Amino acid sequence: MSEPTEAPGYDPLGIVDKWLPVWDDLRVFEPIDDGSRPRAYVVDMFSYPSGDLHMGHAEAFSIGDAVARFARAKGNDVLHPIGWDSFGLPAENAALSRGMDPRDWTYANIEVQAESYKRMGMSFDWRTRLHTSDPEYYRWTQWLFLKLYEQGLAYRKAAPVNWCPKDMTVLANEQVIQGKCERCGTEVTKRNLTQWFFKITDYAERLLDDMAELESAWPAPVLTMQRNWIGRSEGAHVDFTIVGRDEPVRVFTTRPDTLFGATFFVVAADSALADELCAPEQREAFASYLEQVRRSTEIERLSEGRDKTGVPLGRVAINPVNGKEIPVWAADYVLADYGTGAIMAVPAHDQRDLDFARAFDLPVRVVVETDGSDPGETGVATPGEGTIVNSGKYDGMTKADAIPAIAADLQAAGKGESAITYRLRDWLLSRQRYWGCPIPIVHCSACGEVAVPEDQLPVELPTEGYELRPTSGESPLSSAADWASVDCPSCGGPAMRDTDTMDTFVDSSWYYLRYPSNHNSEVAFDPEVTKNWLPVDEYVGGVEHAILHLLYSRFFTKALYDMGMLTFTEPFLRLTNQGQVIMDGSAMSKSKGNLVNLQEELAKYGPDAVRVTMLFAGPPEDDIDWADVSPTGSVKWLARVWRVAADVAHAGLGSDPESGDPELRASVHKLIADATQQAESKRFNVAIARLMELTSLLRKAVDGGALNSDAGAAAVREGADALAMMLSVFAPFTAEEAWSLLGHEPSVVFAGWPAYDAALLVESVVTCVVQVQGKVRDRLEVAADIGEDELRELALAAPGVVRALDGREVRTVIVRAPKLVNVVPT
RNA sequence: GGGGUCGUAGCCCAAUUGGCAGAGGCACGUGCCUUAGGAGCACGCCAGUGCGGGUUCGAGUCCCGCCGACCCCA
Repeated sequence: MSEPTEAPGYDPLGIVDKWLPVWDDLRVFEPIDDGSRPRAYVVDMFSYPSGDLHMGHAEAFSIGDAVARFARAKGNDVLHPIGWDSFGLPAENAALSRGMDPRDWTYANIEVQAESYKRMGMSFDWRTRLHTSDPEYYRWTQWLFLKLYEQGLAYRKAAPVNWCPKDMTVLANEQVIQGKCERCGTEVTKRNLTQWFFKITDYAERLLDDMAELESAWPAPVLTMQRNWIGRSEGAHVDFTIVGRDEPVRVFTTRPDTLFGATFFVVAADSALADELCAPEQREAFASYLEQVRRSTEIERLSEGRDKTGVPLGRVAINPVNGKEIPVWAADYVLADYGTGAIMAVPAHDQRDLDFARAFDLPVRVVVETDGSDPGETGVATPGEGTIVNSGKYDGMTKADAIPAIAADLQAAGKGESAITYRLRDWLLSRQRYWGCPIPIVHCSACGEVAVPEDQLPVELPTEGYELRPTSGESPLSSAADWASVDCPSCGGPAMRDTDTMDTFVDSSWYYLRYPSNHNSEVAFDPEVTKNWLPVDEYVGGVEHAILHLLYSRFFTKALYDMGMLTFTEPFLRLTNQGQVIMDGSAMSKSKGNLVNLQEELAKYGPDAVRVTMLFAGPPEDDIDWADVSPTGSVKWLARVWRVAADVAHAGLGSDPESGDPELRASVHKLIADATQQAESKRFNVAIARLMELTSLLRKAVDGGALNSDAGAAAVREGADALAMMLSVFAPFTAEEAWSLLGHEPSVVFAGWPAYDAALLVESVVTCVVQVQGKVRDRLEVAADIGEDELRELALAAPGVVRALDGREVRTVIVRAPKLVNVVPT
């Protein structure tokens, strides 16, 4: 009714072009960094430049930007950086299929993504912009490698590694999913190669223990996943003598209490130990079995249900507790690189051992009496609690008592000790790839491994003379002969560069340290700057990084702390996981294709509506099915906000909020209070619902003529100002436009978050619910500060209560003044 | 197979953490406004919380079992 006739209307795309340059000029998103406000460091997990941004990026960054903008609005000096995880295999694949230089492909995509981020109104400080593939960045990745190397935390060893025959590269265990290559789905095989590792296992205990600090600040599922991944198990090391071998063979068991039940001994078929132990007469059988094992995948080998395979090695081991001779077998259900590659087999109490025993007719000996059943008969192992039997002096003990007792006796006899092991294995970081960070090591025939001196960093990638995919399966860098051959930094003699590059997880495990020191060419991260900004206050990203990226980052942080270069031991104080965007129930991803195109959605609805849709769809961690949500609805709401602001603009400026209509103000302040609380808990969907309510409230007030009175206009203006301020966290362009319509100078970002007056939230009269036996029977309007006794009397006299009681006597009355009374009859 | 998360109107989601099941949105319907409406404004319709037990004065919320979905580890 008060719509201005010549109103141009809400223009969701026009406001993008209108306000972006203004924000640039005002440097709205650069922190002051003078210590005058509490600093907040809000980091989104950076993106891989595989083309333009997609719906998943839009969701993640809408959430991260809301976190950053809310922190800024609440008065923090916020650093919200942006960068690219720009090394990696897809750039090489694109280069191979299109004949482009990986650089050109990568940096072209980065430019496209950067432009998209800008047009979405992300509140980044662009001075932090970094790319892990820049020599200015990876110089420091190499430096970091050398620091870890100096500490003995980076080392080389020959090991059976996962090998992808299609990508012709080794893979980390984490990149093998269900026995297949994470990227191309090819079945992974094993190969023996000399590889670089980071000794993350040294930090297993601390990675586990320090999670106590993250409790309730990180999503609980992430902590659980990390704990399971580290996989601490308590038990004992036990030394088994092998007849005819000088050194005993050490095994780990979580069940030393079942040692008397060990009836055979198993060595991983593909281990060096198996090869060594194999008796001459078994050599032929063993060799053919080994061939078979090498063709199977790890997942097949470990499955419980699978038929067990193996060959006897023709040797015997001595059980250290009772001196019994037990046969030594080679089998594939024991893994060479796990533990010591050998186990004692207790078929009665371990299902896989039992399956093996039954397959090869080996004895089953019960040593823990559980439910009376005989695993040898039933084929079902009994791993549970029980009484120790058939175990000499330990008979009659419980499992819990027997474990330390046996471990102590083993130690006294020099045949073992209590031990803790971890599932976590060292981090294999070598990659036979071109597009990655070169490993700054030179191999000299005279000096061996020589670290490239720091002043010679970065070791830059060759730009020519290399084969992207040498058919030999060697690293592409080895094909760049001119690049690879260097003088030894130590002796000056002829030497070869290490031709592997680093896993891209190395690049991404420390980028949050680099951002605030981005332009510093002297150090990786400036101590003073780092002290000001780190650790990260809020880290936002997908749960798919729950284990690897986060574990590696935590490891780096602890290692750097131990070197005295950081003052904190955990990099991310708080973590928020956002969900995925799906369409009609199926995921949108690199492999399945983007079912909804982000650019089309942005063109149709504008960035603000897309952001609001992402945030309003549900809590951040929930997946969003784009078919279930309504960007149209978001546009409609934003247009409503715009119209309210336009209408209020006509009423002029200058009213004192204090003079506003009390009833309307109370409603406004209640909504601000609730929206504040919701935003603080990152329940942005609920916060936006409150903003919608506020919009409707103002709409009604305006349509009801509130602007015609001073008191009404003051209250409406106060509400409209607050709405624009809060909206800037979720829909920055519309908020800026509304703020401008309301007669304020840009930027609304500087206006902060509206305060609310707690005094206005206090209600003098409240509705009290009166229940009889938990069912609502009446309602009373009572004073908010009513006393319990008075309320009880009122409730008992309430007509609805009298009717419901129907003459029955009252047993108890529960009074929760002033909101509820529950009358319990006899 | 083990561990975890979650099931609330036709749909997406709220619910002061044990206290009136409904805040917001989508869809749908009705009315008003309008040259027109796929715009705007107003009003309305819709569930007793996956199923079965238990604890409690009181359970969507806590406990046990089942069903289903998703995630992690095998």
